Amino acid sequence: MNKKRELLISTALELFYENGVNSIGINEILKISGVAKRTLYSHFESKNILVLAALRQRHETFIAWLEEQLSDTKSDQEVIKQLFNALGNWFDNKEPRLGNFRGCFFINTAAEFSDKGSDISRYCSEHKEEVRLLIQKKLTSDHPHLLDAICIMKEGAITTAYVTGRGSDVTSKCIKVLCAL
Amino acid sequence: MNKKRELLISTALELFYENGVNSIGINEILKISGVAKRTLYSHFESKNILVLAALRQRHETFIAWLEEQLSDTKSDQEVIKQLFNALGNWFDNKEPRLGNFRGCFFINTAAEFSDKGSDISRYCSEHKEEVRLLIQKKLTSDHPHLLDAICIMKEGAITTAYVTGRGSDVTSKCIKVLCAL
DNA sequence: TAGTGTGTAGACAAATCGGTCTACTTTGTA
DNA sequence: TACAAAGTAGACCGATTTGTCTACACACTA
Repeated sequence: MNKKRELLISTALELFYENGVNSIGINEILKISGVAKRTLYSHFESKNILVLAALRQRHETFIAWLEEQLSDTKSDQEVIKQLFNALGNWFDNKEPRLGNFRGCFFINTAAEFSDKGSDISRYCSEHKEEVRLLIQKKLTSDHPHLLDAICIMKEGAITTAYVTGRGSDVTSKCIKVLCAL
Repeated sequence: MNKKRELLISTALELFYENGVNSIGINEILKISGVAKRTLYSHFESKNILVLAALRQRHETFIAWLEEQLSDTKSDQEVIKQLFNALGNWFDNKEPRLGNFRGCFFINTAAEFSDKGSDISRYCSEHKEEVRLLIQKKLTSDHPHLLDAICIMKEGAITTAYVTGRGSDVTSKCIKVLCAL
């Protein structure tokens, strides 16, 4: 049930992530998904609500993917290695579930919405917090700054890989630095 | 001379950085700067050319600011401390030359322009490369990954500070981690 | 004095934006 | 079979987008 609704969300997510939210109009989502405009507005009361739904879908996909990547870690060093190797695969488009790499959808979207109090900006922030909690759950040592260091380098790796286009060796450097702590 | 041209660039930069490039129309820049549309198009042949000019001005301001922050460093540890303390001041809006903190203008703009071959995307990438070269120039040790670690954590600190809004203690953690290398 | 920049104000064009609405069709179920 | 829900196509709305164009004013210089 609600097949049209899901089709709209997945089409919107794909186009938003690929091109940026403000560069994609409602009409293009409708044309590509083949859904009628009336149907869209019966499911989502505005474009921003659809953006939120796309963010939610991306969040669930990303969390599930990350949890899987970190499922069998037996030490903090393994967490670091598997996390950044997984990110490296993402940067190199070897993770089809995450789509063609174009940076972090939440960072990109937050950059387009300047009002920090908006639902969209707040959701982007919450996503980062949940990813942090997931990584924290996997860590065992009580190293005071390890979690922060991992999260900061993760954000740095994603943006560096996207903006400079040279993501292949960024993650291996993160692993070396973090494992030296 | 060319006072109008400079006024247009600084107004555009301010509005673009504050709101995102795609959220600001030409007409708003004209209204706020008080310049006529004809004048704008006699100086810039399109909006994208104006965006490029704004990126260039931001680049020069940022490089000059950063060079000043790192002017009297006597060791790599001092480079790390002064760099991230300066970033922390920026995040806390204590650096008026850089304007109200809303993340990195180049990351934000790259997020809005999906075509990686465009002049705008390439300029954003080049800016990051030049900042990297500036930091490299200040470092003296031959630590194999120090430069990379600093640059990755710098990007991570900027995006973390912007997206999560909690930038105050991010930089101090960067300093601790990097000085432990 | 006459001519040439460079500026202004703002109408205008063509496209697109998000969003509403009418009129009709399909589909699932009681 | 009959009815209600949910879908379709697409015209339409007002606002906004980038960019062009006309008509005119001012200032500097030959």
